[in-house]
Amino acid sequence: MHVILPDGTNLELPDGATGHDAAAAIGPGLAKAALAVRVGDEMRDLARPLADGEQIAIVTGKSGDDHLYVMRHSAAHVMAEAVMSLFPGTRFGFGPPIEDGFYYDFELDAPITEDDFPAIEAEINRIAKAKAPFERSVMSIPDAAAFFAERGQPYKVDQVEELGRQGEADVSLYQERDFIDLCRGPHVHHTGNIGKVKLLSVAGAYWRGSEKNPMLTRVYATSFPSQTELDEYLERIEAAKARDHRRVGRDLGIFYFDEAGPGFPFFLPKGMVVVNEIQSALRTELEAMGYDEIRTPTMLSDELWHQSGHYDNYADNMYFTEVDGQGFAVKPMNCPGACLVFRSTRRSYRELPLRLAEFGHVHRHELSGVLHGLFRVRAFTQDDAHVFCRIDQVQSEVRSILDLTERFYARFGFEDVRMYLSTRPEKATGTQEMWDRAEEALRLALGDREYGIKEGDGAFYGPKIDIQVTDTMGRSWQLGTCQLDFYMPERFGLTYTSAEDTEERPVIIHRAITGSLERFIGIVLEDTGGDLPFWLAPEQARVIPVSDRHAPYADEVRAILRGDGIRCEVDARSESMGKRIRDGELGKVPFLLVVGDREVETRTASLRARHGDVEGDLPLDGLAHALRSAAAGK
RNA sequence: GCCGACGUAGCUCAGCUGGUAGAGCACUUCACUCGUAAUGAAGGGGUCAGCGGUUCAAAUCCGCUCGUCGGCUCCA
Repeated sequence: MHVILPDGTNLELPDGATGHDAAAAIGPGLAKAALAVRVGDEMRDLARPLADGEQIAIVTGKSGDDHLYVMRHSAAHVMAEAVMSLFPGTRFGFGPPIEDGFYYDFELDAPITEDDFPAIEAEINRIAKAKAPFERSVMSIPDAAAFFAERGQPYKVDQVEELGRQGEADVSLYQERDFIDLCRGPHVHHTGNIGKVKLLSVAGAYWRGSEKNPMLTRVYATSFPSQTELDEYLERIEAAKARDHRRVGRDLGIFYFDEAGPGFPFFLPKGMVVVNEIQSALRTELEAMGYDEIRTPTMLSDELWHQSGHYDNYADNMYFTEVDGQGFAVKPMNCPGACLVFRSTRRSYRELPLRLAEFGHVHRHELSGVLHGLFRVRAFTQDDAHVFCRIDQVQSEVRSILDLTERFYARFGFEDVRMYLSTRPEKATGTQEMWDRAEEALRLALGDREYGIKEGDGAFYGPKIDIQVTDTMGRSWQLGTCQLDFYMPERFGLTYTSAEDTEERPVIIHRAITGSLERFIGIVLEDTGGDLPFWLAPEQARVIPVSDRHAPYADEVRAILRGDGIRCEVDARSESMGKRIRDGELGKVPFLLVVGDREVETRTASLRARHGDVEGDLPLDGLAHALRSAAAGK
């Protein structure tokens, strides 16, 4: 047989050869340094046999991310050993490496807290110093189950049995010193090679992620090959905290939360500027694309929600009230309202596609534990639209929606856009033929774009396209969505009159570009760290008079800029200039305009751009235009 | 909702093993009138999240509730 090496060459090996054999075949130095073998995307132990034609890469201490993965996996074992020796009787769950670190789930008799971290870290370091080898062994499923049962490890037994159900005959175990754990590997050679370990936090996590199972204590930690890399990582975490949108939003006066309304954001005057600018940018696009804007009521009778199916499927997330003996529900979605608008008059095929947009403020009762700044709230504004059309119109409608979406994201500098097509799930409404046509239409609408496919991930009422962006910090966010719906038109009995004078059923395209304005603003705040682009900045320019006697001139500059549509303030406080410059910088104002004797004399203003140096004097004539050009050049 | 931690002035935080509150920033006032990231001084501001308990005495110890944070889960 042969395997394929990273450089594309083939390596001939005897049948049944393992990762060890492959490394040895390449060279004795590599065989010694080898920790694991990566087969495709899967990390494997060197002892496992390879199969013919597999693409492999030998992982050593110099393999970057692959090495980190193996090293952190081993660190997780050492952390578990440390916990075992400090807290005897602990039951162990899973302990995998994750992005940027690793965790291990424990069930303890007494809760573990961050106060215990120093002791655990000390124990880890002690074990690391011992440089104890990781030794692999193999047991049959029944033997392993009995082995862990005897050692009082019910979760390990559960996992062994699960592996048995998945058809495994044997399981592998790894032992370092007295600690032995069920594990598929791979691991570093000995406990001295786990890098510099730092425990980060504790959290609860259900066994196997199901709330029906017991809650285990999850300890998050990370490790890096060197102290320097660990320190750099910890600094990065600190830097990320500084751009947390909850902090930025408060510091800049964008929004806040009050105990009176947990999960319900208050937008402050400056935040409202941002909201309105985003909405007006969207409205400009919608107008050009032939949308009509509507507004539907926040509360509607509960009969409507029975008809829409929300009562049966979504009631846990809804707010209800009763007035005059009539039950009402606060809308968690805008679709039913839009359907009523469609149904409010007879519709002709000539009106299709009928595009109804709505900035719909919806309420959803999310669990208290999931609230998170603007990212996860209980009331938010969807930039929603419902396009009522014939199925043969879907392709062109969706295409223009996707174009619009990309165009709109570009305004915020989100250039890395990814799309995913979700296809028919097992439980689905509508005929197979309808689904086939709809999925085909979406594929054609996606056109030449690269896109991923999520097989069976569509809603029960239709296939969809999800749109993700990646921000400057490399995090990806799901924003837009474009979903077909065969179900609502059915539930609401929507029809239009065709050219042949028959009553036909339209399909609905639900679409959102930002998803939620609130969440979108949170993302933009984190992406920019508060340095909002000029067009979005609540305060676009601030005039700073050098001394009191320049204040009237500063007022004049402000009046001129405001007259030209620039949001401008004056800071004439009796503070030092340095102080007011500093406040302007901390306030993230894009342009500071200093005016003193010289500027009054020459009818100019001295420009200082955000986080920059003095850029020179600008004449008052055409100042607004000059600022806009300067902003566009950045 | 569940697990864990936390809740002291608008913000960031001190307040040791119980003896009825403090700093910096912010705010107000006064002085200074300043040339590109912090001028100085004075002052106002807290029922220590809320309720209940233990105690001669509670910010401090205990219980409950609410909220926040980190996760689980779910999602936009």
